[in-house]
Amino acid sequence: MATPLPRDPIADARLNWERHGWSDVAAPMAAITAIMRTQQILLARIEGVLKPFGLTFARYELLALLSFARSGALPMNKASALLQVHPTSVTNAVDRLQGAGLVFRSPHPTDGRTTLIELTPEGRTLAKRATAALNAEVFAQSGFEEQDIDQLLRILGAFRRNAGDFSE
Amino acid sequence: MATPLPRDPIADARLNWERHGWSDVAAPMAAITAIMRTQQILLARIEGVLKPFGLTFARYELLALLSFARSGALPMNKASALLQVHPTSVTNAVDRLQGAGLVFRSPHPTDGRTTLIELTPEGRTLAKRATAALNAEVFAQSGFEEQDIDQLLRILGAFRRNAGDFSE
DNA sequence: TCCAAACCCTTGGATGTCCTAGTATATTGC
DNA sequence: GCAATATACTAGGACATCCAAGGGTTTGGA
Repeated sequence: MATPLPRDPIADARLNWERHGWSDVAAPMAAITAIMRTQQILLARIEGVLKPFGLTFARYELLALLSFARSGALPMNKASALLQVHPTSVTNAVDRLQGAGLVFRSPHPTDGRTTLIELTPEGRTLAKRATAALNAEVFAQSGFEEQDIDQLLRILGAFRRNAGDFSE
Repeated sequence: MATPLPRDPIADARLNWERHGWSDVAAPMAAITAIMRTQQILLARIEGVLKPFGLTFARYELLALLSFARSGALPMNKASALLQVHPTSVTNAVDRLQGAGLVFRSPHPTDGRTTLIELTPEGRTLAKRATAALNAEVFAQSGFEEQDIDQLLRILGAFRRNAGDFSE
């Protein structure tokens, strides 16, 4: 970030692939590498906006998910499935959010194995404020053209469905 | 990955955004979230292929970068800039690669501050084999249509240039 | 010439992700 | 009804990333 590089390292990698006789996979290699790098840039922006709220992206995602839950509570395994992360990652996030007084655990009324996560009033308020900040400072200035966003949604949506994310 | 979800959680998030009156940023929010999730899926595939070689993606990237360096050696700060990661991440990767006998450190001939990283013969061989595996098992079956790959390269390339990755 | 500022790498700490294993509770099949 | 299997959460460990700080080396201006 400090100083822009004189040349695009991903374009260079693609040239290297072609020089070595891997032209058939050079383009997908470059595209996949570009997705990796783009994710890194976006994550850094998001974390920068959330930092003043004492949140990381992982914690924000859980908070936001809870704020949209009809009942206001969600089983941990449900959160794990919806966020597409390992159950231990949810445990980790809940531990920290609970320590910050933003959520609390409660036993499931009928299934003794299951733990519900619920927002505290502070958690609900913070989720609202953090979302407003992300909307204004990241999503409203994404750096993508409007028609490119449609392309991304189409391409990545097909990819994710194909990868087994959802069956719909 | 276990079981596909009945509904696309990102499409649901988009609906939630629209319901709450944030329609103007719902699409970019969904696109950015999709990039995050796609990166996660791709990284998991890549790590899966590299695991038999005892490599992670971070270590592979460094190994591949070195294998394309003309002189076969690269200063650590250069590697950090090209890979777009923090210098401490390079230190970490070099420590582990060196422990595995794949690279070694050598002092810079004229600048006492700088450390050069060089491939060992084993490192060079492993880089070749790992690249062949990634080409065959990931890049050749990326899951993207050919014209979509062009779209991705165009859209993400513009985004990265705009984000200050490179000036070219 | 010489000292302050800039640069390079490493150490230590915080966070997040995954995996493996262990404990507790539910469900299933005989 | 009870044992075997499946499911839910958590503890511990391996990795990777970043930040802050520290020690050594170079550079540049007074």
